[in-house]
Amino acid sequence: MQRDPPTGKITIVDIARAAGVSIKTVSRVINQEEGVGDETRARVLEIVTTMGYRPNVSARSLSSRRSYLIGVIFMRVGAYHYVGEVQVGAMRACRRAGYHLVVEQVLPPEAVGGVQGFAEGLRDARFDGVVLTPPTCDDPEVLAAVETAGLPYVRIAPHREFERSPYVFMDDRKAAREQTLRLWNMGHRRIAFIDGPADHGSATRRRQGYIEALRDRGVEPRPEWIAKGEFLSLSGFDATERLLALPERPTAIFAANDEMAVGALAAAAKHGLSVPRDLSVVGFDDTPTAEAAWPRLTTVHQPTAEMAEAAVEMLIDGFGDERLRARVAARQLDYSLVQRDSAAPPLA
Amino acid sequence: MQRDPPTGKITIVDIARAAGVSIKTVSRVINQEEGVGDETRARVLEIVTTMGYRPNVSARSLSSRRSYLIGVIFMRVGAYHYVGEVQVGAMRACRRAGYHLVVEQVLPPEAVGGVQGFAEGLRDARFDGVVLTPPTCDDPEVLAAVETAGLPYVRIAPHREFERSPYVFMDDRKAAREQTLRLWNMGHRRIAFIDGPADHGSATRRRQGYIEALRDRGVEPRPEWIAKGEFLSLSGFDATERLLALPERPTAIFAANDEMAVGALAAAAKHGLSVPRDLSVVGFDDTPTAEAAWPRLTTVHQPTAEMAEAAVEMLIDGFGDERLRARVAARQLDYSLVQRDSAAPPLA
DNA sequence: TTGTAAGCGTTATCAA
DNA sequence: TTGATAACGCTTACAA
Repeated sequence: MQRDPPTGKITIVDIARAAGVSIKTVSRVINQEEGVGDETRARVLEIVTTMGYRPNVSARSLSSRRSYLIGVIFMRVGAYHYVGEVQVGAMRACRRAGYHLVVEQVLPPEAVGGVQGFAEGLRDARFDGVVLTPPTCDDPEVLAAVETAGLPYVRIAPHREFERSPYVFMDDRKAAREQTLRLWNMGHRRIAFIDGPADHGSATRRRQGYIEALRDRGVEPRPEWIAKGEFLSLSGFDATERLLALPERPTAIFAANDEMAVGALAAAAKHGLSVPRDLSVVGFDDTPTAEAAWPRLTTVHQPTAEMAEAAVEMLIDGFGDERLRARVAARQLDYSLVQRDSAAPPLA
Repeated sequence: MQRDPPTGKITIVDIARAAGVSIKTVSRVINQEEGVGDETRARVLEIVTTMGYRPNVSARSLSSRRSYLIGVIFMRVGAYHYVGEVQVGAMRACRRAGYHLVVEQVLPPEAVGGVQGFAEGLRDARFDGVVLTPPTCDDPEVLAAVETAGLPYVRIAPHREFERSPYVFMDDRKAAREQTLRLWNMGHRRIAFIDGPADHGSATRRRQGYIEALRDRGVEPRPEWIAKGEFLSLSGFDATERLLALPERPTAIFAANDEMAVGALAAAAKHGLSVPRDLSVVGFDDTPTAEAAWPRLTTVHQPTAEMAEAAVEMLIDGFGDERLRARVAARQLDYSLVQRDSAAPPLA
């Protein structure tokens, strides 16, 4: 059943006239406010549908001070699979609530007018609220800009100042611990770890989980088992070369992210080691890389989209209620272990 | 030099009062309209800066019917590196012109209310225009929805109906031709091609370029040298296994995208072939995958961000000028060959 | 339960 | 070159 093609010029006045009520009543119905007779409501709703009326967002924004726009702030939009996942989740939540998602980028510090330009954009964009992704969620200048603009915000996976705003997170440490124990339970005893950048909170937490797991099993992880990495595949390659050169070669390598795990895979191939037969390699994040790698990577799934979805939900829920805004809330989401083909019991 | 912290409540009226002019004059200055005395203009501008005035976008939209919002439409936001690149470029152009970028997703056909939900979102969002990315740029329903909404739009890399709207593109065929010739000039004579999905226009064009190059050199490409692929790494792996099983094994493989090239790399490793010594592998697109692969992939750089940037520019330029909107324009961008480590002259 | 009137902060119209 | 004043389409007091 097709409705009439919308002319695009129907306003609240037209609806009011057609329904024989005041525009305020129509407004009440549109906004699902209380205090409208059932019969009136039904009649108005019917006419709204028939005439294909859609409220004018600009007019609504002007008088209500709401833009129905939510911003997601990234540092490097081009670099990460992460960005796509965040947007998918955020858009789901936005769509449900009638909001739209605006992508905003804080240019990295090396760019001219980075935070400055961002702050200006923030001011005209009239967001109802913003979601901050790592690493912007821990950038003092960005936080200051957002707070100065008086915008409600929710952070995704922040590393610091947890009391400063609502946020969503997952337990990286516990996940890394389980990932390590999985290798242990397969029979691995020489398990190496490829670390991420020092300033990266999640890398730190993952390392802690790795160490914790080994200690739990009564093993003090040797310093040479923890190889420095930079979250890039090449650094995973190099780290693996160093690990494979150790007198007591590890039988399993746990890379702090999938990309480095792929580098480890390449290094193994170079040394003629078949994965997982001669060496087990596991990653973290469950990016498409993990599925695309050969062999497919055993890893930990980080619920990125769901975290973003939750962040937007928290934001929108907070709009109505001033008290919510004051109270710092945190929402934790669950990871899950993903079993693929790159890990197996050691040979010997 | 710090300016006063903006109170966030300064309106055009405040500026007019402070400058001793009417609000219309201020409006003229803000919008860079003609017909304002130099002196007046300077005074107003000065006060605008001093007081840190920013026009209210909602009010402006309401009266001018412009939202300063541009939508980018994707089908699968999560899946492609492509999405990030498009956004980077689109944001650059938006920022320059004072626009903001809204991400919109057409849910794939299998999802309930896919195009329907999209069309509704389109109506309230009040975009000034939208950019359509593949494959939405060739989806009849999406095109119909956008046109029904009366929105100006520019398509990126469409496959069909080139007269239907302005678009930006690059010459996939010529690029593939050059990529093939590069292998040829290294000395390769048995060059195989891993094809993409049949309905994917760029895959088709790349295959054509491959065929063309060989014919140029007087070689009729054998059917068994063209292996079916799906643009996914696994399909690249499988295709390569089939190619390596041929009686006359190819010395070089040209995959229609980087992801399949990575699959080819894996298959080579499985068969104990060292790349590029025993086998050359080249890709297409220059995604991060290409840089992350081992060895790093020789490929073709597709200027995705620049294409999106151009698309947004075309859109914005068209706003002012009705004639521009009527005229179908196309803008071509250049690819470039990227030389990395996965291709070398054949051994024999 | 419903309605009237006054904004919201711009741009557009038309006159000076 | 400038300026009153009326839209723009809605929400929010405040009444009834």
